[in-house]
Amino acid sequence: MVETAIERQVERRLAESDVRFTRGRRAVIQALVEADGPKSAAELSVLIGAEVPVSSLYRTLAVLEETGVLAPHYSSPGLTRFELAEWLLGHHHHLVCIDCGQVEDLAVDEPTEQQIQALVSTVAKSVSFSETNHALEIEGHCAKCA
Amino acid sequence: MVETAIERQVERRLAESDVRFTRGRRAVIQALVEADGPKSAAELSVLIGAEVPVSSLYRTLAVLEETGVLAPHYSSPGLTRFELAEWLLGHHHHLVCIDCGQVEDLAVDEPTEQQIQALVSTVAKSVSFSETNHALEIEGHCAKCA
DNA sequence: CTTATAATGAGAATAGTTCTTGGTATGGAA
DNA sequence: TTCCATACCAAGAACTATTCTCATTATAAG
Repeated sequence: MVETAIERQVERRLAESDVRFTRGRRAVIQALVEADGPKSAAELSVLIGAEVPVSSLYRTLAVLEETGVLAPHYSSPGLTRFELAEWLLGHHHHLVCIDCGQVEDLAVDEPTEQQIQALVSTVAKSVSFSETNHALEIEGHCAKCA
Repeated sequence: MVETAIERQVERRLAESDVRFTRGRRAVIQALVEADGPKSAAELSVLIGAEVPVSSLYRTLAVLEETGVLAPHYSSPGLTRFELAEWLLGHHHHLVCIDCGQVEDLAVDEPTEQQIQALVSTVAKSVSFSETNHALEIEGHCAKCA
């Protein structure tokens, strides 16, 4: 089992918080490294298998969120999806399928991202909102549902 | 009680679907007309008062969503907020407070919106995603939590 | 004013998630 | 190694937002 660069970064971050990088936590990180977008507990449970019981899976997700390793994403009713935090995955946006609800990561090239950031900053300043980040969701039909 | 232009539009839309514009439904629309952003069932319940019981409120929200009058919005775990659909309220974006979770509408001027739309179209096309809409959420601290 | 249909209200039921409890594993000190 | 303190884990109960059920009430059309 080769350890990815992301896993090494997670390991270091967890160590800083005196949190152990156990089997269950490793399994979640690996599943998310391989995924192409945010995944819910149920989706991760399928990807990982019965090796991590549901109650532990939720606790693992909570721990990884608290330590800043995972970021929550909300786009479907009553269901939280998680993805690797931006310091691990890089700033990106999302394609949301309005048919099946799946969310896919979207990497935006640097010049375009700078234009987006500039627009966002201008708009936020115009209403005196102290902006810390932005999220752009493009809605439409994914390849499967098209 | 003065009837707003939005209420008249809702009335017409509901009539087309053979759905009645009853007191409870009217109360929800009025609350959302006065609100400055998407509201959850619990938040609406506070705004409207006990005159609309919880079970009816949820059903009302479902009916208004099905008829295309309301649009759901997800930004907090396990909780759906609703706002007037874009054909009633116009296209807009959101300011999301990362402290209290409240969401506020953000009207963007036409030239800026066109720039955003152009960027989104370009990006979507570059990954062959059939885009139907986009949503920009600016995250930060609201006036209360700043 | 009757009648068919739609809507309502109260509470039971459900789904996703969180908490509790009792037991297990791990890393460091002796 | 052995012990201890501190995570960590598994199973199921509990919780919260939401949906469903069903008996009752309101509404519009004839």
